[in-house]
Amino acid sequence: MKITTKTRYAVRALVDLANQPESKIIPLIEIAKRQSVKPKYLEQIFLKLRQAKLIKSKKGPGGGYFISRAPSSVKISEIMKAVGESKAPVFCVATKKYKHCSRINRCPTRPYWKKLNKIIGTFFDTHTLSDLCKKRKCH
Amino acid sequence: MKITTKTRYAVRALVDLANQPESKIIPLIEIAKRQSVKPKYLEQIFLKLRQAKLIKSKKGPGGGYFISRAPSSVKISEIMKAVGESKAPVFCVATKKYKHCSRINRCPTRPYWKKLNKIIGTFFDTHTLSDLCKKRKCH
DNA sequence: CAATACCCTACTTTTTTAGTAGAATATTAT
DNA sequence: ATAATATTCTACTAAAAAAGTAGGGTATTG
Repeated sequence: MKITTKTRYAVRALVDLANQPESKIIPLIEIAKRQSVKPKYLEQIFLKLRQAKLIKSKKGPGGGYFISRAPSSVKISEIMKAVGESKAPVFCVATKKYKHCSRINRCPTRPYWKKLNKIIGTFFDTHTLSDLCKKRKCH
Repeated sequence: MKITTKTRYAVRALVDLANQPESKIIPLIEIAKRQSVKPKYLEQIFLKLRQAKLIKSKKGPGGGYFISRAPSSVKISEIMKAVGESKAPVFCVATKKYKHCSRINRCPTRPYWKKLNKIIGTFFDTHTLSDLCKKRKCH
């Protein structure tokens, strides 16, 4: 029942960006340093966050990244989706890439995992970036 | 966010046993067949379940396994603990084998994972084996 | 005493996660 | 222009965890 470092780092980095003054552009290297994450690894994560349009970037000197939407509108579930984390605790209750299981209709445990899946899904759907930076300035 | 097959198989096997007439002894091979789990792998799981006293065994011909407590008293969390599944979504919120993290007091995300951890923990703590076999005979 | 079925440890394979490497592209400032 | 900066993208490698195998041992029963 672990979430991956990709998700953890992504959330931390986005909170970091959300805590910056609005539209301030921060180079990746700075965030990597602050968050103690290897720059090259964070780069991969940022690529995905950008492709999911959660952040925007600017190249060249003085370039960097900045958050592209109001933190209060960015659900944690979106971040997880962006970095490819699957929230489902068991494959047979995942909506995406569902693999067929022949036991599906007689499996006594599936409804239980389904229930758990719903609880977890709701948790990630009902919290946003701004819930994670409430006690700070957060544009 | 996946739970391991060890936990899934363990829960399924225990539900299977719980659905048997009281104190009926079932050889592992039968459960393995019914649950489509490799016997040798299930054996490992049963070893742990027995060590955790969730099941009892009887050797020799006519031997096998049977559940040692009322299914309504067996929390899912106990099963997970028995097979070594960690429920914590992030290492820094696990009670056991906590690894120190230097960011602990200034990490904006930890309280969030902690909250998730609590929800998940409660989920597994408040359901028992009998919740998973309600619609059937379940001693 | 042979057959059955659990007991236990160690090992191997597979899959996933985590991390590295490097070359390309765009932008800014001089 | 061009040097410096910083993102873009793909591919590869290493480490860790999960899943599955193997095999010899022990107890019990008919």
